[in-house]
Amino acid sequence: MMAKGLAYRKNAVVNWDPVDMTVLANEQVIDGRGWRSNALVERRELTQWFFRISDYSGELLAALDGLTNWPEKVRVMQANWIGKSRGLQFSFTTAGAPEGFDRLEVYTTRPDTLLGASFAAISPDHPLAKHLERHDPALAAFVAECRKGGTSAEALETAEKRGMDTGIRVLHPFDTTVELPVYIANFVLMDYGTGAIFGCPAHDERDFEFAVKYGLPIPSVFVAEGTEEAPLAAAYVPMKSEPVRYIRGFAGPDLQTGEQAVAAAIAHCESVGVGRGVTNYRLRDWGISRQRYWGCPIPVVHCDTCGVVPEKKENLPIELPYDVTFDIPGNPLDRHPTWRNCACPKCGAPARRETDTMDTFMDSSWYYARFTAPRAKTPTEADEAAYWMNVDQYIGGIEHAILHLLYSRFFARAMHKTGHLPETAIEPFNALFTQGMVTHEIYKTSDANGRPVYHLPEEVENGCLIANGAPVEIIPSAKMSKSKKNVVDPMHIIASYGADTARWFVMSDSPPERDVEWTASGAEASHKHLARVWALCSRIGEMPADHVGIGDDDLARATARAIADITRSVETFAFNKAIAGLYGFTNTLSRANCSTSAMKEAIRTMAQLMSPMTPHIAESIWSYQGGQGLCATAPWPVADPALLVEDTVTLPIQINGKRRAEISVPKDMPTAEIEKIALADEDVVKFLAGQPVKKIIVVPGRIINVVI
RNA sequence: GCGGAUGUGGCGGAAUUGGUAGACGCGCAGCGUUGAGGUCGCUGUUCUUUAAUCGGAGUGAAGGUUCGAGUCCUUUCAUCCGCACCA
Repeated sequence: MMAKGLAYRKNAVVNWDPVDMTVLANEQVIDGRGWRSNALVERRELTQWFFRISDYSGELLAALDGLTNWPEKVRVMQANWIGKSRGLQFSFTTAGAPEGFDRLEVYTTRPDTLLGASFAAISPDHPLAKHLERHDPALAAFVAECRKGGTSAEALETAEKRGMDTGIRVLHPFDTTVELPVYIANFVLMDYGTGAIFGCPAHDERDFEFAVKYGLPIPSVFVAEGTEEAPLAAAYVPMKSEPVRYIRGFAGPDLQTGEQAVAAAIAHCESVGVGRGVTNYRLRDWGISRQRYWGCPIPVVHCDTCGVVPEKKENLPIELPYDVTFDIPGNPLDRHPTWRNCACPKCGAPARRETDTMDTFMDSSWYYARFTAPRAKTPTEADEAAYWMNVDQYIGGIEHAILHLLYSRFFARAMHKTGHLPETAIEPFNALFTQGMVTHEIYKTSDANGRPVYHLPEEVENGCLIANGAPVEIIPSAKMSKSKKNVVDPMHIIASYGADTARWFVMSDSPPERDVEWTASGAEASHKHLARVWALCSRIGEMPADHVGIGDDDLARATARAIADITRSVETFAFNKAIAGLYGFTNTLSRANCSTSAMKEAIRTMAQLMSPMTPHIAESIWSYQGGQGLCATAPWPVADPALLVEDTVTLPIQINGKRRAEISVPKDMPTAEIEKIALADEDVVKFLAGQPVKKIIVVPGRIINVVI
């Protein structure tokens, strides 16, 4: 990746997790907190390894359209995260700026509002700000204050717009006699665009708030169609698709939409040599350095003469040392006595290994590709990768919508570029399904100081602690979390009910994309059902071989129906419906008194239909009832189409849309005849009470509606 | 604020995509078995009225389209999720 320019080192302000003592990528910071530790993230400047995911911003965004079997929600989230915008980048000529800062580069998505500019502002992290703070203590104090600002959602929401005039001026690109003050402002992000903006208070809420606070002019650029210019009480920010009347426009007609005006403004500016149209993305490069032990070592070597050199391929992978201790915070690799020592792959001189390790998302970004050739000496094998890729159906939680799934899409492209995957595999997951979580109630009491104390589900019975009978507060179901103790240990479930019960219950109640609440009663019900199935199996097993019952044909029909319904449900991921169908089929079979061979046949089919949910009991039934080989490898049952056809159908009869009667007729009876029978029906005659029939609608196989 | 989704019995949820609303399960009630309880079996269970039927109402709310609406359209309310100083 280094050779292909996909990996590089840079000095960057990074998100520092003070609990995990490591850096995080932007995506891994949620509401200002580490995605894993939940600690407030700080900003630090460090030299770090990055992957050039941002080179792929446009492609990763455009390719989302092709992922038609991905949930819309995930595609929208990724599109928002990539955050494409089209705008103008240009530079102001400065006046009174230090040497080397005679131009100030800014980016705007609203170049049509250039004549509404009343100030310019730079980020506290902008190079100019950093230069100035070295010479101006007051300004340095202000910048430090800005950097300290909390990064939590609340802090950002309530943060006041603050700025400090640098004394520097910029000249308006269209009229150099107009000078605008340059502020350092806390709300300008270094990460986005150029880290510098021009402020147009009339048409931007942030700029408006700022201009009011610092007494800056607020000239309107456009007004609503059919109105005149008037002092503004708030920024006027209509939809870009809405036509407005430009009073300080400079490109395009007076009456045009924001979109049209932006396009015209970019074209005009380019033609007069003021900047150029630029497409910007919010997506930042992926910072992959971690200062911890648990991650793959970054396979590079630092040599005093050769610099940063990639390790030789034959030495890969670099393995972590086993003799490490975790008694002191920080990176154990840093203080390991010998692991760091190595030879420079280029000149052979003594050198040092990189002690940063890789983000663990690295591993999940390509494991699917490695699975195509798990024992290969190289990362993948071309033939195997071409044969197995892509993943037909990928299943994961919605929490991976951005992190894992975006990294994987990038990594597959990187692996293609480095020759490890074919071009057809750059979108690794053909179809995506996001399943819900298993949730549980939370049981809470308070300690003597009023602090909350949480209790495990097995410590609670009937709303009270088993230990001392104290009542607990029950908080509605939430995602299982160790801190809230609303977790059910899978080993407990398996110990008390078995794995089949756990699987059956988790899939039985809710559609798989939705959360399912784990309840003891629900698990018990599943357990009882499987016990019932086993009892039924035993009963059938003990039937005399020559037993001749009744209704073999009906059972064959019911079996065919079950095969058809349950197969369709499983194929559409409607496992809760599949299980409902299995309940129904079990009831049918329990009540049946057919011949032994028919009963055996039916329960073997039932074992097969159950096997995706409850593989263990399915195999037991299968072998007990004389199934050949493994149930899991037997061909999936196919419903005989002839048995799915009903000879007679029951048709409800509605009168003016209300169901009043029903009739049974042969399946293929002509409509005219059905009408005759319907109108002759005793209940229908009673309801009609002699009134004339205006219209009669017969939907074959469905319903009859009589209109009076 | 922007974007997306979801509202159906006491509860989780079905409804073949415009055609019998409430499948299946939980819970609850009754009966039986056991008999201390639980287990197990059977029956019932949207609400309302009724001895029971018959009937009436009913899919967050209000309108509309249609022979017919949980499903389509308009308005509205509520809840959940994502994003949010992105220039």
